[in-house]
Amino acid sequence: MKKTITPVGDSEMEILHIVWDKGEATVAEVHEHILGYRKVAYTTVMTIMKKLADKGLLSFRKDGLTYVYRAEKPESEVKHSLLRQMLDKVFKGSPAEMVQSLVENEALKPEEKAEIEFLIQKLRGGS
Amino acid sequence: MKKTITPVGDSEMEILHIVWDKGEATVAEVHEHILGYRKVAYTTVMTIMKKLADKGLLSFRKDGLTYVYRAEKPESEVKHSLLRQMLDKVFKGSPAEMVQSLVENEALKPEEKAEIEFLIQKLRGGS
DNA sequence: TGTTTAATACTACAGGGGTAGTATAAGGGA
DNA sequence: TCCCTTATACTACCCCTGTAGTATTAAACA
Repeated sequence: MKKTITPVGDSEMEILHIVWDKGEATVAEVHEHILGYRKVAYTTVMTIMKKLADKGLLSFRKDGLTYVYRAEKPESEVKHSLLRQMLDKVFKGSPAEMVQSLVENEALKPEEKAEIEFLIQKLRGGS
Repeated sequence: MKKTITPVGDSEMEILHIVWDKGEATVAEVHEHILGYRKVAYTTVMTIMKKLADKGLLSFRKDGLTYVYRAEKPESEVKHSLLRQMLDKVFKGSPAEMVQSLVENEALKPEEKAEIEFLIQKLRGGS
């Protein structure tokens, strides 16, 4: 199986977030960043970043010896692709059911509620 | 790694949906159902259902030779757990960002819009 | 120019999910 | 009773992700 366009593991996602935030990043920078909150080997980070490049999610340029990575696909596109897969797999493609699961089970902060409400109002206007 | 409570693969999810819908189901029933739209071996279905039972997502009783499976955890709980993981992993725990990705990229049907809007209004009232 | 250092390349392995073949056990019927 | 059918048990294998050790290359410095 595994026909999904972009199956992204947890550690891969973690690294994607870091590269998205930094714009560009070397393995050393990503490694250092992750060491801030958990232990991981330098080569582990390197392996994952290479795999992400193989998948087309990261690209790189050489700066002397060092590979400098950057995101190859827009953050929003990757995130939505994953959301979409989740929507199909878990909620059989029903966005309403997903939102329902969200609002009924998450303890949303007032500002989050406000933001979501705003998004929905915009949606209504655009329909 | 893999500390997540409920990592559920695609085929596992597929089978969970079938069992949720049927209430109770034997391997044969699930197998037959899946054969309706794709080819899969009987023993494959059996293996997956056994693993789901090992994980505590399904339970079973014996009826003669046959194992009759049923869901051990509420559907809503499993679904929300997966939504939650996705929210954390992809959207760094921001529900608003997730909803934004949803409404900006999905072509929502009018009735879905209406349903979501209703959910949000209820949410506002309850805050 | 020889040695240290920084970076990548290569290789390996465990665990999980998906898939399925073969072995075995238990009813049921002739 | 013996064989056929049905259901499970056991085993195996591939691929992917996560993790990391070892080998190699190249730059930089003394």
